[in-house]
Amino acid sequence: MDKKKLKKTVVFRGMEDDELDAALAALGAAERKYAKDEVILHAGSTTDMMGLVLEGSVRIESNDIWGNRTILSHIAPGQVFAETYAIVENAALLVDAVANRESKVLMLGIGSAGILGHDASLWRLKLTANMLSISMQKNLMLSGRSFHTSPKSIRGRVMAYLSSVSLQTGSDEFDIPFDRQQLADYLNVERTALSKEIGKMKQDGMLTARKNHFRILKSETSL
Amino acid sequence: MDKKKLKKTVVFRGMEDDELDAALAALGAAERKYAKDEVILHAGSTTDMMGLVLEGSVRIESNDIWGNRTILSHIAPGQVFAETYAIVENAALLVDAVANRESKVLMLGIGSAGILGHDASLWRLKLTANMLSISMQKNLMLSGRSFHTSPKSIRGRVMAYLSSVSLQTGSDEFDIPFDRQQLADYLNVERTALSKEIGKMKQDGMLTARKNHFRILKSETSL
DNA sequence: TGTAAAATGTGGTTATAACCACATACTTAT
DNA sequence: ATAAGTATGTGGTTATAACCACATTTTACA
Repeated sequence: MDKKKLKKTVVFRGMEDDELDAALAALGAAERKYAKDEVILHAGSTTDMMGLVLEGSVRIESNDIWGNRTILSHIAPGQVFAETYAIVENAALLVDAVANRESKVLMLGIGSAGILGHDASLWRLKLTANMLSISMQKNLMLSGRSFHTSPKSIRGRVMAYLSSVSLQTGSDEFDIPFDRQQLADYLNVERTALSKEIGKMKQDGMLTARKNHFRILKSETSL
Repeated sequence: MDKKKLKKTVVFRGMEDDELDAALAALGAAERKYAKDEVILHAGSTTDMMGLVLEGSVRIESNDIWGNRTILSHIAPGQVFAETYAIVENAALLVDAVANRESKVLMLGIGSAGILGHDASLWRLKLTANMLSISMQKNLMLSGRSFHTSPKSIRGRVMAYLSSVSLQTGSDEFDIPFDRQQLADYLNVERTALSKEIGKMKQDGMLTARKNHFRILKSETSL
């Protein structure tokens, strides 16, 4: 295991060599190899270990009861998966973690007695804080997306999304980090329908848009 | 401040009296009163403090640029809000936190130098671990909901949801914790449309359902 | 046990978004 | 500058879900 690289990951960030050693030992770190398409963690099972991808790539996928497969995300080297399931007790995985190609994964036992409890060593605090950072970052993205996709109409979603960007930038004129197709995917709508709706919103005097540059027009009547 | 009660909250759970004192001091804990409908945290701003509701109730709401208001959740005594924004740096609030009625809130400075960094005291470890637990719990709910509402068709959402429940219970026959209206709200669809679709799924031989009791029927052809 | 109230289901209509087939604009490389 | 490729917009059609108005079933309780 390459300590230099490990110390750069979000999980072990900020640790000294000796702390890293202590952490790896306490977590029962085990490097494992998986063949392409080998299942690392099975949906329906529980785990007290999370995975840190060292080489290759891991995909998170769902296979519903009737056999439909959905790929939810790809985990790149340096990133972790299943961390939530490892820490929250009795939470059955809703997804499979599968090696996308031949991959090396570091399995870390952070569940139950892993992180929590016991002594107040510095590595433990750093590790917990790092995990907290990962979790909250994810949280922010998830709640944002949930908020932006909960309106039923395309217009509602566009408004929710643009409002958020406007708040973040503190301005009524801004660039968004998506092209039309990406925005459509993010908002979970069809691209051409999105284009149409944005067109209508322009006509209705709500905004101007050109490519990924938007300007919000607050109608005087809304005061 | 009632220490007995504080020690029962998710935030301070597991702490001894002296640890609680140290934590409260280090976090600059400040009890504040808010009148009904007073805004505690403004959308668009940033905060390094989270709120712990002591008395009353806090609602999280969104007001988009065009003036539409959406109430997203209610925070009860013993629960926290804005914790994500407090910890993730430079994250502008996308929502307002508003006192739902006259309320007492304990503001806790957990941002930046608050939790992370510094010494490895036991209270710090416990607090961080508690926050991690809160965050991951939320995470699990958010990602579940996101997964269940991402299919565009009602049938797709029902399948995604029932698959998850089936995995969690490890059985193809189970009760769900929702009535029809609640399930419709959760899946973000209209109730009668949901009833219709469940009816069709019965006809198509995918499942049987009676009230909140479901049984999944895997068709032989899917093998 | 009868009645009111709540929950669930169903038919019909309408609004909306997906879908398809292109037209137009914008970008890039030669 | 032109051609090819990519991104974006638009019209028309169809599928789907929201919506409305009730019918039916289940539950609560007087």
